[in-house]
Amino acid sequence: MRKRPRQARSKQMVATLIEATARCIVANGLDGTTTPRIAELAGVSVGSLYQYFEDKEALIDALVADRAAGIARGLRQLPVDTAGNLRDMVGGAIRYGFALLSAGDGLYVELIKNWHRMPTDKVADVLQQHFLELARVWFLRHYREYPIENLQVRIFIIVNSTLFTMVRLIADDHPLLPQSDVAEGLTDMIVQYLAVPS
Amino acid sequence: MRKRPRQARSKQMVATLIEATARCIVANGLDGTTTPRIAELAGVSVGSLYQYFEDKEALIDALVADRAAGIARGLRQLPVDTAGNLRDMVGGAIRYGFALLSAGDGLYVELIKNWHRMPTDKVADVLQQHFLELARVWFLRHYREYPIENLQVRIFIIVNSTLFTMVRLIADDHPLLPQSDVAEGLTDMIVQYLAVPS
DNA sequence: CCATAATGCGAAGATGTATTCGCATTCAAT
DNA sequence: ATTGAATGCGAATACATCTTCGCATTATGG
Repeated sequence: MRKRPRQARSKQMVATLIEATARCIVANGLDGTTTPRIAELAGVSVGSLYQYFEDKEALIDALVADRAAGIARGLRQLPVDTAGNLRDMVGGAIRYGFALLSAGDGLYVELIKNWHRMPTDKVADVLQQHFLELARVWFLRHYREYPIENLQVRIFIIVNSTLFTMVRLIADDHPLLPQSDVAEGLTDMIVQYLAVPS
Repeated sequence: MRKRPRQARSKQMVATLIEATARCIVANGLDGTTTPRIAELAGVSVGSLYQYFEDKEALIDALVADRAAGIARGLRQLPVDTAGNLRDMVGGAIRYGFALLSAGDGLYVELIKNWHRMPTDKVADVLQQHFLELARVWFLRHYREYPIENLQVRIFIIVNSTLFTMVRLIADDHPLLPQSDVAEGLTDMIVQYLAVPS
C-alpha cells in the first residue's frame, strides 16, 4: 500500500475500493476491470485509488488476500466430525465448495478462471493445508498409521480436481449435467481414492 | 477467414501466420501476443495478417482448431487394448497427457490456462467424447450392462480433474511433488472411481 | 481558530494495441 | 508481353488503459 491510512475516512476508502473492485470484476470480468471503472463504482476519483494502491495489481491482490482470509475463517468454522465417517465429511466439504463458488455473484469463479495471473497460491495453499491437516487427523484417528508422504499427493490431486471441475461446471452456461450429480460423483471419487490405503 | 487463399503463396501465408501465433504465445504468453508481434515472427506485415483473418481472435481460433485436430488424430492412433486391464489403459492415457502438455514448449499449458477465453469446448469435447466412447466399449466388454447415464458424469469429472491437475502441476515453477507421483495418483484415483459400479 | 498535514480530485500524459486503407508488387491466364 | 486479379505492405488511425501531478478540500492538534 502506497500510503498508510491514518484517518478514519482513508481506512474507509481502502475498504470501499476493495469492495468496488470485487463488484467491478463481477460486472465486467477481470479483463473488463479498469481503474476508472473501479473508481466510478467506488464513487471516488482515480487519483484517490493510486493514493493507497501502488497499481491495479496491488488492489486486486488486496481483494484476493481479503477473500482468502474470509475463506480460511469459513473453513475453520466449518463443523467437522473427525470421528464420523469419511463420506459425510467429504460430502459436506463439496457442498460447502459449491455454495461458496455460487455465492458472491460469481466473483470466486472469475478469480479462479484467472488463477494463473493472480496470487493463487495464497488461496490454493489455504485449501491444501486445511484439508491436509484434516485428513491427517482423520486418518490418525482411524488407522493409527498412514503413509503421510502419499497423502500430500492425494490432497493435491483432490483439491485441484474438485476446484476446477466445479468451476468448469458452474462456468458452463448450459451445463449438460446437474450440479447435484457432479457433487455426488466427486464425493464418490474422493472417498474411494482416500479410502484405499495405497 | 476473410479471403479464401487461391494461390500457393497465400496458403503458405495462412500456415505461417498460424505457426507464428503459436510461437508468439509460447514466447510472450497469450496476453503478450499482439498482431504486430505475430506478423514480425512470421516475417510478414500486419496488413497481410488481416487479409486472411477477420481479427486476432479468428487467428487464435484457427490455431486452436488446428491443434485440436492434431490431438484428435493422436488420440485415435493411441494404441488401446479394450480387452486388457483398466489400469494399463488409464495409465497410458495419463502418460500421453503429460507428454502432450510438456511438448510444444508449453503452448498447450498456456492455452489451457486461458481456457475461459478460448474455444475450449472444441478441445474439451474431443477429449470428453473420446474417453466416453472408449469407456463405453471397455465396460460393455467387461460388464455387459452398465449405467451409461452415470458414465457421462464420471467422464466429465475425470477429464476435468486430470487436465487441470496436470496443468497446475506443470505450471508450477517449483513443484513440490514429482510428476511421476502425481501421474500414479491420478491413475489410482481414476481406476478406482471407474471400477466401482456405482 | 489556524496552520499544517492528510486526503481527494480528474484532466492530461504516456503507452500500447487492433485495425484500416491506399499503394506497390507479384501472379496467372490470354 | 499484357492486363486484371490476387497478394503484400506498413504508416496512420482510432481507441483504450494505466498512471501522474498540481491543485482543491478536509481533518487534526495546538
